[in-house]
Amino acid sequence: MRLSAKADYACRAMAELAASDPPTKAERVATAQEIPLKFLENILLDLKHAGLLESQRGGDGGYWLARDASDITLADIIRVVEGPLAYVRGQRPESLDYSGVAEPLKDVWVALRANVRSVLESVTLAQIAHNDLPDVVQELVADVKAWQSH
Amino acid sequence: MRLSAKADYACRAMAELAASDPPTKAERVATAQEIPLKFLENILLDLKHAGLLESQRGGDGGYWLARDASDITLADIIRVVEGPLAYVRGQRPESLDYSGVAEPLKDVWVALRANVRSVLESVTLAQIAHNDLPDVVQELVADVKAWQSH
DNA sequence: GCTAATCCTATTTTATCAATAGACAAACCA
DNA sequence: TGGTTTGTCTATTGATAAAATAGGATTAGC
Repeated sequence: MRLSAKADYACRAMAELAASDPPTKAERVATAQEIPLKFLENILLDLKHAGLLESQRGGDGGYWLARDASDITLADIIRVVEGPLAYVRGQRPESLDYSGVAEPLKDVWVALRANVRSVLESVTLAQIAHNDLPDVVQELVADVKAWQSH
Repeated sequence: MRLSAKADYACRAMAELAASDPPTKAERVATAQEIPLKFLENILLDLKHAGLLESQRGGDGGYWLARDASDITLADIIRVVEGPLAYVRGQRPESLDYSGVAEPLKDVWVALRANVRSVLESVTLAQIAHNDLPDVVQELVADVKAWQSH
């Protein structure tokens, strides 16, 4: 399973906006997060069209969150730039047509997406900006670290 | 997050092999699961090189699982054809280098992968062949269906 | 009217995915 | 021994999407 650079950039850019005084210029975000400026502009525009950002032009212009940082999740962001949170062979799990023995696989993909969702929909920009991730995430990370130390 | 057609094909092909008497011909798998034959051959070869399959040539040849179906998980299969189970911007979550505000994002990606793992490593080919998915998966699917009926 | 920023559309570049082609090698059988 | 069937291997094509870039249009403020 792969998450695109665009989705990663979008989340980082939004985190940056959540943590700085509005309005914030695209160039500042690009520098801080090492994202190609013109690529970032496209992404910010998508996010604006989706209603997650507002903006102003001119010398004192920039971008800012359209809603409170605690009301924007990573899932919201990724859906804007990547579409559905999880898709298999370019389709949503439900619309896959499996025959015979492979049929139960469909349920696995559905479960997989549900699990992806449970993480991405639980993390808000406010939590990232304050480095205060939800318990679900912290526990998962703790488990991974415990494993690595073996 | 996207799962490739190749990974989907590989899982379906392995399920087919788990459910039929060895040896099974590639063409039979291709027909049963509607996978392009030559593409499937490449995939089966990868799985063989990874030690998940064995094979025999000639008129009575075909493929069969190298281990018991209860000892092969979907994670095993997907790692062969796609590499790491979850990667962001073409890299593993750990090797990403985040600066400043975006730092907690790294933990989110790590947690995300852990969650993906917990599904894919828990499902074996035997469970798919017998349509007897583990509780973790069944519960997730049940939750999704409950939601949809609202 | 000048400057600095966002806005918008198009294009390019690059990489990856998906699929195909064709020759080769071994197992089996008559 | 020769022919058929099947897997093995490497290379290439074609399509698609991802990633990045280009350049002008628009708007806000001074």
